[in-house]
Amino acid sequence: MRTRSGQKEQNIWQAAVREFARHGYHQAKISRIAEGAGVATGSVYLYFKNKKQLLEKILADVWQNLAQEMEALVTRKDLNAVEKLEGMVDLVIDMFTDNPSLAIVVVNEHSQTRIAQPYYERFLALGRQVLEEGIATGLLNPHLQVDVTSQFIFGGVRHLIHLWAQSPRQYPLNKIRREVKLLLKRGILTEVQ
Amino acid sequence: MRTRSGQKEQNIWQAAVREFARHGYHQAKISRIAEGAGVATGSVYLYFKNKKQLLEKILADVWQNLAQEMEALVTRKDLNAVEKLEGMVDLVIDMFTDNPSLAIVVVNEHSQTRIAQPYYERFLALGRQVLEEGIATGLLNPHLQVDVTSQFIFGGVRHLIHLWAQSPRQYPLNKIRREVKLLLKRGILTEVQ
Amino acid sequence: MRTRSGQKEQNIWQAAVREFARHGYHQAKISRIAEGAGVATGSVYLYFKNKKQLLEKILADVWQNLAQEMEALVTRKDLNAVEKLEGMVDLVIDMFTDNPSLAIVVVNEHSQTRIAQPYYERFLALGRQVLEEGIATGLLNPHLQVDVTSQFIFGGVRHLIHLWAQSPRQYPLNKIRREVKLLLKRGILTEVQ
Amino acid sequence: MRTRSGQKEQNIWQAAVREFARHGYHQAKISRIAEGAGVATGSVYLYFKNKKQLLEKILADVWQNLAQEMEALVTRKDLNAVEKLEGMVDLVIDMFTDNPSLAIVVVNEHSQTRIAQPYYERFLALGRQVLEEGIATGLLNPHLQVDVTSQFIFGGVRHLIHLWAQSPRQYPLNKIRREVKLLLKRGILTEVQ
DNA sequence: TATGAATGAGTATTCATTCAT
DNA sequence: TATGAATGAATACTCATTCAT
Repeated sequence: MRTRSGQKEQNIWQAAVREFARHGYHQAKISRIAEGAGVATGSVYLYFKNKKQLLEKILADVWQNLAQEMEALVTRKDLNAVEKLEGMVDLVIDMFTDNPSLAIVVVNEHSQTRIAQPYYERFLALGRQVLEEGIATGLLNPHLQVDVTSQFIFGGVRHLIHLWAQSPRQYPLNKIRREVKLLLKRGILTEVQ
Repeated sequence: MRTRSGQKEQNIWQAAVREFARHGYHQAKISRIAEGAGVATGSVYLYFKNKKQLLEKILADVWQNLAQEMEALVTRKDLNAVEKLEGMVDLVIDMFTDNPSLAIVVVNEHSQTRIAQPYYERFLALGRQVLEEGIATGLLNPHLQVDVTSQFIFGGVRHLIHLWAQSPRQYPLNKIRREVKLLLKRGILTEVQ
Repeated sequence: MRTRSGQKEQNIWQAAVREFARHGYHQAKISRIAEGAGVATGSVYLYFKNKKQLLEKILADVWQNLAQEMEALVTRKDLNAVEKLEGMVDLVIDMFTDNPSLAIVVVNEHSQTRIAQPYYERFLALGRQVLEEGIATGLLNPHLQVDVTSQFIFGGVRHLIHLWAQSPRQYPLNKIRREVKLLLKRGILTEVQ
Repeated sequence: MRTRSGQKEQNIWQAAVREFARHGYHQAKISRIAEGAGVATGSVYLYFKNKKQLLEKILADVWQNLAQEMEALVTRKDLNAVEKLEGMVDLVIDMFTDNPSLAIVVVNEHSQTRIAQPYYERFLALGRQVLEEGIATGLLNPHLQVDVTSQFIFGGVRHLIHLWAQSPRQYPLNKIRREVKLLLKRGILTEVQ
């Protein structure tokens, strides 16, 4: 008996990411995913219930991963809120650094992330939490609306990562990383008045 | 009396926006758009070449409109760069205020916008131009990377508008409007140093 | 605009009967039915919701037809119960005389006839009714269990028609017709004792 | 202790009968049969060439069994033709008495029985033989067409057994048994002329 | 023998687009 | 212009069968 292989599941996962990135969810073909993974079409269904669930698994994995690392970051005692926020930006950017296809999938198919997606919610909640912590400790502007602010930052970073995934030369990650941190902290105005 | 055909085209355009917003481009059905517009299925093809072009027309119209108003704003002599930036935020928000469906379509189907979309490019270029103007006049931080900065702001606003379109109560436009302007100018840090 | 044609629906109905008879419901292909009807595959779905409903329509039509003619027969005043029973046998046999394929479908796919099929139930009920009438008028053996008897006759006739449809030479309808009537009335024993 | 493999084959045979009865041949799944038999999917193929052959084996077993018992019955010297016919009815009914699933399979999948099925043919031939014997000995009506008559009886009994298998309460075997014998011998007319 | 993971052929159904009227 | 019936390409998913272990 051939034993069920975690490697095979990984191959399918990866091939699906590439296929979803290149063609989008609706134009993606299971047969092409299978081919990309080096398995037969039917084998995809041994590891994933159907096409939809395959996408959901990918998105869930990403958000779970991010939420987990965020959790660790947020609970650190040796960093203040601003440093944690910078760490969060780094986390998100690092997650996609060596998998541009994954970045494209996450951004483009984000609306498939059912709001119920608990890991995504957790991720957002941790962002708000750090903002609140910053306000409480006097580091951040107390007039900030934490929900709007966190979503604004999230949207901006998401968009930049998408641009990078499509044109890594034009939007290198380091430039993005630096610029986002600068904007976050100081805004766009001249520093000294 | 037969209605003028310009009216019929408008009806189809509007019905398509609603259909694309509700079901997304790939799940949208031409037959449902026709029904929503009160015309026969085949009639859609008298006004639009095909489904893809119908979406492209909608997106192009939006960007053309925005680019045009931006053009007028940017060339005003009575405003400085910061005031123009704030005006741009208002423009974008106002454009969608009374058509949440349109906001959803623009945000969700944005990746369908071939980069070639000239009006979209024009829109982005004007944003960069104002940033450069601000730097040149000493109002804005000279270390800003205008391309990254403008895209970051665009991404953030886009995301917030999407949230509003889905939960107008939770993310009211006025709150968004105020918060974005604040963040742009001052960042998140405590104002006094 | 091309107008929806009753003729086309008939062609599909007929082609489906042939296909179901030749290959059985589960092996029947919609594409072959369409080809047989001289229409495109998709057109089948303009007239019938799906494959299952196509079969159900055929069976319902047959039973409705039979039930209707049975109704007329049973209510005749000029025939006694035995003559009506003979008429029923004739009805069933005549229904299939010029459509052996239809006979095969009805017999083979009979289990698809959901018991709820009201026309089939009506058909059976009329059979029982005539038996009861015959008993009441003293023509038929009062010890008959009408439900078992009617089902027995129905099963026997059904089986013979199936044999005829597959080997018309070996089981000619006239022979079947004569023999069934004889058996019904007299049983198999020698007539005089 | 490993169970004897004959036992395993029997388990599969039985599980297949249940599966075919419940879902019909085409909807039956080998995997479900295997599960029902407590073996792995692949093991089914150690005992049976394929799905089709599994059904054929079941049907062949039934007919072989019946043919064999019929053979013994027909050659008895102590019974006349009518008694033998009654015995045949009993045989068929007894065969299914404690296995309604088997009855359903035999009835529903009967058309899968290629006419070539030798045991089935033998079964029919023995029926015809008894009828002829009855005619020769003056017990049965000499005008009977033995082939049509035997098939009529077979069809009627088959149908009644099917009804019993689905609704044992409504069509109890004893009632069926009694009624069929009565009808065979006397027909439906009032006994006295 | 026994397993159950792997294979891949096969098909109903949808719907954008066309076209006869 | 306007209609909506007709077209037919395109594809996710199932499951009988095989085969590596």
